Amino acid sequence: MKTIKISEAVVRRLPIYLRFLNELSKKNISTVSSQDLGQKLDLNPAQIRKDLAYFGEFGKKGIGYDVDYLIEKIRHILKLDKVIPVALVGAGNLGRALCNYNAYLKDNMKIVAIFDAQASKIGESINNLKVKPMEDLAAVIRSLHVRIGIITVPAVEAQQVANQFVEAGVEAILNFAPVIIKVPGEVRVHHADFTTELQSLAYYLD
Amino acid sequence: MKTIKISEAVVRRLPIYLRFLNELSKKNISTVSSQDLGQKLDLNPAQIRKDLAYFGEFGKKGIGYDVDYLIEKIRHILKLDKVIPVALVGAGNLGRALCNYNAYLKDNMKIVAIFDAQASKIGESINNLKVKPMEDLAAVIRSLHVRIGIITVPAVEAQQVANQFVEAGVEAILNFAPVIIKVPGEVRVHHADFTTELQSLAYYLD
DNA sequence: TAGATTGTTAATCGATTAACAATC
DNA sequence: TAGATTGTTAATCGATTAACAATC
Repeated sequence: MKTIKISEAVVRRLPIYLRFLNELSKKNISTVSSQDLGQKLDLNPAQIRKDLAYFGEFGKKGIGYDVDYLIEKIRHILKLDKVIPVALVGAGNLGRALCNYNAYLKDNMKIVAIFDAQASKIGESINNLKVKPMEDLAAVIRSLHVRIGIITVPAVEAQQVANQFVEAGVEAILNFAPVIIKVPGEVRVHHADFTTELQSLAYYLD
Repeated sequence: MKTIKISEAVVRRLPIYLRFLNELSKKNISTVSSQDLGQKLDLNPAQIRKDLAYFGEFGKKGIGYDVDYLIEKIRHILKLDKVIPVALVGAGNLGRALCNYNAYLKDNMKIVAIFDAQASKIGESINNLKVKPMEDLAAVIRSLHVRIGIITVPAVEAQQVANQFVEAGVEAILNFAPVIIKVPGEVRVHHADFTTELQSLAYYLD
């Protein structure tokens, strides 16, 4: 099996395809062309075809893509065909907001544990989950087989939380704190930082 | 004046430089080299030098960059040298969380108005701001000279809110709803979607 | 068959990195 | 002066787009 390295840009587009395909499926639309997709998602049709072709021949010439079949395929590629347990540290407003997305992520991912360092937060209930103390982190992550960690603590605490996640065996981290965190090469980190996002927008003002 | 088009990738890195430079400044570190920066931010030093060189000669050969001077320059490039008024629609958990970043964005940007369509939310106080009804959006945006709009409403309402923002004269939009919104070419939109971010992370699990 | 659309190759475009003269 | 580091050019690398044969 020859393994072609898939670029990050491609991987980032797959969930966007998936989301739109789910909408189509809900509307009982059974077929879609790369042209349709491109128009709705502001992407080049050739790019969409190429992205998908990295993983297989999912379309039919002259017809397009079968919506439900493509959903199934992309879910498999993204490893979303079985539930991935996720843990979150930082039970502030942002943490709470993300927990509410649990419904949105229904089949795919599930936030199964919430932690906070502040004593006053411990035991509080968020979306039927009790906030746990940091001391329990490693044990809980191991027993629930958590694979992805989300960080929504203040910047100064983020690296420390990341270390604990890594130590506990988490495979990937989504960091919302406005700081670059460092982890060993085998752990994947994505940064989702609201402040830098907003500041880069300012550049485009006249 | 020859205008070189600055790529989005460059613009996205500037706020990251800025944030780290601010940290250095707080620690009274007065000079930094592209090598230092690259190491801390996981970026290639040549790339950092090139990014900055698009805008001027900010460094000193053999020495590096003066931290405070570079902060000033980047703030100017990003148009963050005067306060940019921002409005937010959607007073849910996420909206509330973002409002708390007001402190973080201190000199740069300020959320000056919050709106919600739900009657029960109107009048509620978030960070000293009273939630206003959607009917007031256009008038408030104009009177407060709001330039950037943030969308934190459910996906189905996002496009409609975007339309209202555009109509009211907002120049840029940061959309947190999990849907691609369409706006006229002169309005800049960035998508900050937690769900796609998390799903693309799943790809990198073993 | 005629029309549509894929998968894929080739061409283009753009971004990153290496290398080094200039110079503090 | 010797060492360090910038600004910038050239080389490399990678991603996007165009084009089209294959085929439903």
